[in-house]
Amino acid sequence: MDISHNGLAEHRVVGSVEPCSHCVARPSTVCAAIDPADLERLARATTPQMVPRGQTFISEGDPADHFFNITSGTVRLFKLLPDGRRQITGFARMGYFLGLAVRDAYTFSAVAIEPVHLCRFSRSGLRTMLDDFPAMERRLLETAANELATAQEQMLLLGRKTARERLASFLVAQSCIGQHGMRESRRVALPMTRGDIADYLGLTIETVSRTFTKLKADHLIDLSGPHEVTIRNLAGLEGIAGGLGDSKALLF
Amino acid sequence: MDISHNGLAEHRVVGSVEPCSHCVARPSTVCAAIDPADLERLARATTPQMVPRGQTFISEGDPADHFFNITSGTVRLFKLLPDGRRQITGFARMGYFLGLAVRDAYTFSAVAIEPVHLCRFSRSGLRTMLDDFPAMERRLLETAANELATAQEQMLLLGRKTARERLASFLVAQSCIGQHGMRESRRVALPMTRGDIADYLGLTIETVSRTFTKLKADHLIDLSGPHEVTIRNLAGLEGIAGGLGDSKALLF
DNA sequence: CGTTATCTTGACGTACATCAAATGTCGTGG
DNA sequence: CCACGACATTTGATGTACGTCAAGATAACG
Repeated sequence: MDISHNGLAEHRVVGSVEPCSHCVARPSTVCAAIDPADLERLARATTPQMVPRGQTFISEGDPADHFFNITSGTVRLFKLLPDGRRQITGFARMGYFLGLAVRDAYTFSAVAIEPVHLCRFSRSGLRTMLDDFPAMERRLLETAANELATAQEQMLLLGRKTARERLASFLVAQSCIGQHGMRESRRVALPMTRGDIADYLGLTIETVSRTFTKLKADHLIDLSGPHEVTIRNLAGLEGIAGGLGDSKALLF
Repeated sequence: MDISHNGLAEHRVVGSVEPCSHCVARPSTVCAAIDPADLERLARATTPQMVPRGQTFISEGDPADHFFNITSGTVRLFKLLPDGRRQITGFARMGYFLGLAVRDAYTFSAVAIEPVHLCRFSRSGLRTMLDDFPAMERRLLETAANELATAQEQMLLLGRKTARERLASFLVAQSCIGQHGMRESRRVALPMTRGDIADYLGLTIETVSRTFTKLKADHLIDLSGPHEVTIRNLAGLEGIAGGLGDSKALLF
């Protein structure tokens, strides 16, 4: 599916062709490597776009003609087996560069789980930018290195951690996303469903749900609703996530 | 542990400071991006080194001062949990560039499982090379993208495949390493132990062993010894690896 | 505000882990 | 070269964490 011809809405910044200069996501993206003086160049290389909730905008196996920079919303990245088994490889948020794990064809699919705004690069346009701005290529390499370290951490989780450790790891990671201070008792938004969490952690919906319930019973978290968790004991969760067993020493 | 001060043997090419020009591994490494005219530069940036079987030359958590290019032998890359649970994230062979998944400290450990020859870069030396030779940085980014796609494939394996599918996937991947023609009935060397395979696939030694036995009983492979497998039915293995269930249609 | 999907909880099943012991492999030194 | 010992592998018996099936409760959306 070629995103540029499938009827997705394109939104333009009114009265300007330089959306990049006002982009709130820029500091946290690969675009931060571009000098402010060159932002017009950057703006010409990208097309801002809106993806409605539920829409697939990358399909595994399609020719990888475009790369994307998420500027708002959340994206589910996943791979499928022929019988429908699904592994979610990550959730992409503001600042995430989509298209690193690419060969000639996309090796994963991407669906917006919230309304998403993103900037689209053509493959050739990005290549030109990278050739003209080595700092951008350098930044992209750093990003890739980070992704890779994260992926290996996830392999440890999927291969060797218990359900409880997996969910604790997930919650700790999510709590680091919106760092609004307060090491204890912080609110974490979970835009994804239990099914998404299950497919990310290599579990089933039921096991995820039961494990949430147990973490709550252990006073490690509170569950306001299915999509909001309050962390009551971050240190305890971190201990479990790291595989220490839940040494009750850290619990209060 | 700083590899440059721990007594590892360093082997030098006799009568020459340009080992790179004769390096058999070069075409398959990131070094292939360097123009033959600049090989002397490359040679000065690297230190060839020998690592004996069983030796740890990267320890998770140590400052990431060096990067490595494997020129021969096999390396086990892994992460540990505090209680000793181990996840092997990959096996590095000739041509593998070690140090992509790095932050300030190494995020994994590396041990030679066979005698290994490698070329060591200092962090600063590599950075200088990458700045001077953009083609090398470009190549490294491609390598990282490939690694990432492989890592995500492994997440699918660890999160969603059965023991049988995991082992089939592993064997198919290994059979692609030494591509000496013949799509059917090819010999695959497995320098790693059953324990290594288990920790790579998120299983136990016993399950790996039992699954090998069953694949043999199903005439998909032959087991000459613990470290050599002959693939009797590659298409069948590939079907299983891909999650088709073993549709007996492909078996003969 | 009703319809539908998502989430929770319970009862039960199973693929793989654990525990245990026999067998095989390989490096080492006599 | 062969025999020993240490370790790796295989195989069997049993256990369990998590999956599957099922039903009710809650939340989301038009």
